[in-house]
Amino acid sequence: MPRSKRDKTTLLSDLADHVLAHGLNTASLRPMAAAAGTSDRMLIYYFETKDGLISELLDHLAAQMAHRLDHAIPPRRYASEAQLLTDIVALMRSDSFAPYTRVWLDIISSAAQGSEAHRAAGHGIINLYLEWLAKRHPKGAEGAALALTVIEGTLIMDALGQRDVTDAACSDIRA
Amino acid sequence: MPRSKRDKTTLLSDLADHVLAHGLNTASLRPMAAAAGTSDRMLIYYFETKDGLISELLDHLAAQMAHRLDHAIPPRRYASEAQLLTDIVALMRSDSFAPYTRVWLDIISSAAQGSEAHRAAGHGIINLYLEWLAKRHPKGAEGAALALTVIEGTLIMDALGQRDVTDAACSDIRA
DNA sequence: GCAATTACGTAGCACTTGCTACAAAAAAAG
DNA sequence: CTTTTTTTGTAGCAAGTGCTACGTAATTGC
Repeated sequence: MPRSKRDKTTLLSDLADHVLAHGLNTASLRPMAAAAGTSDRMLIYYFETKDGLISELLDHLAAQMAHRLDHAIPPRRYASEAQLLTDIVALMRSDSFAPYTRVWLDIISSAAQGSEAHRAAGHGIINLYLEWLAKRHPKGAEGAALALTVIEGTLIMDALGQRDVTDAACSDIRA
Repeated sequence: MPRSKRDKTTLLSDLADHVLAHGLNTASLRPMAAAAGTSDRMLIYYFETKDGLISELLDHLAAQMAHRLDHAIPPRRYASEAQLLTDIVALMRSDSFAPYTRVWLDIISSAAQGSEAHRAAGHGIINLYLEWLAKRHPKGAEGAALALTVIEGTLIMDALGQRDVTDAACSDIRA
């Protein structure tokens, strides 16, 4: 019963669901295994080590998020930066996307603490995001860096329940 | 031997040092106690519960950070926003301040996962920061929200080793 | 100086952590 | 069918988690 290849993808998918619902940094083997309908024993068998699992899971999550991002806001060049930011902030606040933001913040905190795996995954996601933005931002790749920086800042404000600050900043951009 | 008041402050100071060096979210009682020259037993005795300790520690860290922020960049109104941002980013990247950024990102990730204590502490720090910025930003309180959003965004980029994105964004502000 | 309170050390409990030894099924290879 | 290889369950280990029971020392109030 070689659960190989195809099954490993669905396995990662189940693990991703669990992490999106319960957090990445606090995830431990036994609860993850239960969520995926298997045992901690088997997770180690598949991924060798927990770090290995996390590493593959980060890749899976990044791909999943990029995919959803593309479908939520299809590529079309916006006329106004303010409108683009408004749409993105609304998306980030939506129930379906908020879990990704939470694991995103987990990735960042682990990266800041020195985890190379998290830093690398974060780096990849940032680049994906920059490309994604370059296709939509009125100024293209040129405007993407600043726009992304503002977006990341708003994620922090929102996470702290400071939507008023986010909104004040976004309306300042309009001016 | 009532180690009251004054000693509790130095105790919190030792705990803060340990957390700044080794991370907030991964901190556990025994290592913290060792760093403060006491025992897990006594930490619970002083703070009742770990959550209580974290809560007081967050307040202590916030005050400590606000204090250092004030002394690192004394209040004076900047003529150019770009110059202010440049100075702040340089400060955040300095060895003496980077640890605060790391615990800051820990606070945010815990807040995003639903910890009320972390959310409240983060909220307080944001407000301190906004006041701090209002005294220095050329546009005063009006410019503080957007500036803070950009700064928080750069913290994320820097944490992921993406200083190039940060720098690109900051030079865009100049334009 | 005596009683009551406060401060602290020692030991441990119940539980979770990542991971492993061992063996039995199950599948593949011949 | 038999042998080898792959997959999986059961049990457990050593370390770490927050926290507590219990006793003793020190300090205070009177």
